[in-house]
Amino acid sequence: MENTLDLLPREFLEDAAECLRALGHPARLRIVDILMQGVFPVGEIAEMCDLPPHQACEHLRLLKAHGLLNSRRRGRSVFYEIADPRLPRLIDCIRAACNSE
Amino acid sequence: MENTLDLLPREFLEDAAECLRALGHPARLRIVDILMQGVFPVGEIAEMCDLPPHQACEHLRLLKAHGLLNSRRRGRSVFYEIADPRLPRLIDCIRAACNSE
DNA sequence: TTGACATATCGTGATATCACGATATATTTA
DNA sequence: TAAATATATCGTGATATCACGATATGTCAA
Repeated sequence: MENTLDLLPREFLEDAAECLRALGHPARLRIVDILMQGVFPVGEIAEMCDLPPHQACEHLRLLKAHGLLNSRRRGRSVFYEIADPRLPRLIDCIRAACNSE
Repeated sequence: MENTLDLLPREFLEDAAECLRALGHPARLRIVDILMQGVFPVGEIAEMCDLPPHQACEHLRLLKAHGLLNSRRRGRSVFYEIADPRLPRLIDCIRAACNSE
């Protein structure tokens, strides 16, 4: 049985899987959902996620460590924003799945 | 600061996160990639994933347990297929990300 | 410089995931 | 029925993730 399938390259699958795992947490999906709609400081993100600030912080750090977010400090606040160009497409896809439920 | 954002419902985020986590493994992404292109028995899937059959089996079971796949036996073989309608859209999105790299 | 505020890190125990070898089940063929 | 084939499950140690409280860092205002 020959293999005529058009398969994604292995290395790419590893990247993609890592990205999906980083997003595989409700709080982190919420964060990305929020940052799709603007740039916000940790405190506001934490509030919108209904999380203590230090937990929002950890999720933000993880997403940033995976290259999905960037941050910049302004005064005492640190603002986070979407960094990975794959995210908008992915979140749109997820929103579409939500709307078709 | 009022919250005028259009956020996805919490319960949906939990579903989506669970789905993403199930997909957050290179072998499981490979499996879904394969099943997007046909219906195959465990043995062939294992070969294409370069995994021992019993490991492919476990990944298939996990995906099925999350409702992402279905299976049906025919003779000694068990054929798996895509069950969740969100998968094609998601995989297309991932393929698009790959092609734009 | 002190205190307050905003964010970040650390240490921890609890739980989940992982890969692997061993074993079990189901189905067909001899 | 016995053996072979194809899948599935179990037990395990190793590693990762999680939530939480405690503590640390960076910045501004008094």
